[in-house]
Amino acid sequence: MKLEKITQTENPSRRSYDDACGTAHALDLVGERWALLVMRELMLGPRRFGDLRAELPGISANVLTQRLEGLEAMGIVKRRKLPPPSGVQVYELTPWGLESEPIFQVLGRWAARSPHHDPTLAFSAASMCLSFRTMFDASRAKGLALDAGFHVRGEDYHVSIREGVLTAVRDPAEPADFVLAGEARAIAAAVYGGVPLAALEANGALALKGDRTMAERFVTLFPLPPQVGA
Amino acid sequence: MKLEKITQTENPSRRSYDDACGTAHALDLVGERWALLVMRELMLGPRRFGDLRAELPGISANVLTQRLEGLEAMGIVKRRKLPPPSGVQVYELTPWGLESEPIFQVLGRWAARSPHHDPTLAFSAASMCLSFRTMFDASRAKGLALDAGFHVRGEDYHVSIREGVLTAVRDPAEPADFVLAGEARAIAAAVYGGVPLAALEANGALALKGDRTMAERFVTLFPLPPQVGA
DNA sequence: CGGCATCCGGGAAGATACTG
DNA sequence: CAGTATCTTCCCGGATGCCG
Repeated sequence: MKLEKITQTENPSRRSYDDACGTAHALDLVGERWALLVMRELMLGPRRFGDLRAELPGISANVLTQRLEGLEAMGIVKRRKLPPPSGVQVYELTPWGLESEPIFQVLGRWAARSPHHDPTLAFSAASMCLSFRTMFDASRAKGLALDAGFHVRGEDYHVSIREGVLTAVRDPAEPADFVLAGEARAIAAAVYGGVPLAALEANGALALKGDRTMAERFVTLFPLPPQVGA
Repeated sequence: MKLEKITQTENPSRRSYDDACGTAHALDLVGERWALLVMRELMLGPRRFGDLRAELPGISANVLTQRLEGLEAMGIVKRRKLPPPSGVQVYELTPWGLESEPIFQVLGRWAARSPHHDPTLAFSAASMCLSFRTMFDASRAKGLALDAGFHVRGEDYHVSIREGVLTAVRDPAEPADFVLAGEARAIAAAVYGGVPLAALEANGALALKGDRTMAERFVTLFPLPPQVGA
């Protein structure tokens, strides 16, 4: 029973750029701190509040609440209650919210050339899958059919390559040619950092099961653009 | 005399997401308020401090100073002093900064479908030109060769269409088939709002010189995507 | 424990006045 | 014209606590 609820949703004082430009309006929608990263974590499917908190290092609970409320008010995110008995509440992107994926692609591609990029920082599994979608070079996968499994922090991800098309999804522990288990940043070290899989296995960062040849082929499919001034 | 100057520029405490994800790093680079809009105004070429201030309704001088400093530190913007006698200082994008154009394209395209978009707000001439680049539908311009001039707030813009390719630049008052003079939002009303040119001329919002048939063809070349829920 | 409200400190943004 | 100085306001981040 909310009395005196300050409905900030209907309060027009939200800082707006008041600009008809599409970019400006996009920033009104998703320009607040953390907003795009929350959406990133939802790109692979519904997530719970606690999942989001765990995957977004540094966000505080109240800010996450505010972002989810704001994104829901904008029609980008929808909250849904799973049917009993689980009954848990999850947040998911609306169809229009899902259409934001190109934003992540171009931001990622552009920022990858930054001279200030530090690839050794934390890396969520969703980021990893989206980066695969972004950086995949179909010309390197001619005639390749491959199913990769990743086990990161208790969850399974599946990446499949068929006829030059890559798809990445969460959860369905489908059969895979190989499975890599470990932190996303270790997988990234192999794919983007050129660190040999054997080295990452040797120091315990990764565990590989299955077809090693396929795994070593996989990590060559995602070339990074050259950094500026390099 | 400033004693105790807090040199925030060399202070690494700048809020960062500390995330290896490309999107997160992009937000570290250009996620601060106004940053992308400053870049937008620079996409068509160098601008002076005062130009930027005038074209960004609502930005305050100190924030603009901070953004320009930050973008320069990141290698996105460069300040340059024009040779005497003008000797004025201008800001321009670096080559890498120019490569950010796809960001504006996808943000604009995605936000154009927003149910909250209000196209009657202010609209800078740079936004207009970028929106032409973004929304241009080459399939509607088959076999069309066209040169359009726009006169907005004392400056000239030139849009040319050749063999399905649109280019938009500032300043070079090149020969054009027609010239539209008025506020950018009035031009947008014709191109995106479907308002007849004659109506905008009648109420004084626009003045048309030159080939009217070409102008009326031009405004049909930029279809908007359907809004969500419509 | 998940979701959310509240309080507080620090810092970024907004507005205005001021200077070379 | 091109910023700087200063003050206020608001947002963000962290901690705590309530409630189902």
